[in-house]
Amino acid sequence: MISTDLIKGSLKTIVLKVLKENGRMYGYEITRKVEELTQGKIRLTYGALYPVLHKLESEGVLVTESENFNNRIRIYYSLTEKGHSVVTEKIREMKEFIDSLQSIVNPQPGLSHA
Amino acid sequence: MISTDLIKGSLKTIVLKVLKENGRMYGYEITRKVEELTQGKIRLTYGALYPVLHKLESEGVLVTESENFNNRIRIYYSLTEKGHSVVTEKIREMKEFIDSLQSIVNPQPGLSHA
DNA sequence: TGCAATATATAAGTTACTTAAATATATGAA
DNA sequence: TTCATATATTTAAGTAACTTATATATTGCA
Repeated sequence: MISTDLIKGSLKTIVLKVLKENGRMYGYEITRKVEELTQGKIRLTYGALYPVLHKLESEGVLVTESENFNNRIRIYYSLTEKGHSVVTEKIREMKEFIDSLQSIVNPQPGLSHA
Repeated sequence: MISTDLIKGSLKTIVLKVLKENGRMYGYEITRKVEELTQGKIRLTYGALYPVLHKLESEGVLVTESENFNNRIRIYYSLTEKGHSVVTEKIREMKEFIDSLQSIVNPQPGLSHA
């Protein structure tokens, strides 16, 4: 498991990216998907996930649809048009972040023409 | 520039890794080095850096030596023995983190034998 | 009947930061 | 000479993104 400190700032981007790839998802499903993609290394807590989803909804980044499945409520989230452009920007930034971390943990001394 | 939220949890690891690579460094020099390595994308603020350095020192991860340079005080930090093993672990974790982020932003659908 | 998995919600607490302000010297430009 | 910029460190006060804990409810398996 990766320490939560490291993951902290990335939660929103992770959620949005997974939603972009998979279309309509409910909260529980999102945590599952993230665990699957990261081989269990990233586990979103519900105390973090749901408030983030609510906030993104109130910002107009996500919309919800409630459905009934097996007598359980499921709240499906999907990106709005605004959401799509937000994700695009967030992912661009995250790639830049990953590159930056790479250049710190794997510095390339011979790379002078960068 | 990368949003500070994203960088937040990585500060300690970044500082320690840069110190590991460069041996003895003073605070200001560390921020310079990180900017250089990341082409200006990651800028450590002093309000974050110095408290972290002090904390790492109090934890026995770093030791300091004060020197006078051009009538200015410079406080050099270097890793203790404990520090070296802390960095090793932190870097291992950060690589895992980077891999996890990669598998989210660049999912590889055909990679079933992972 | 009792536990694990499924599914969402939220209040209270923590902490790692940001922002801002303080201090001091050297250097180059106007 | 005076102003801005770069160098160099310190710390107080505030924020917000989380964690932890708790609550609720159904399904299915042993």
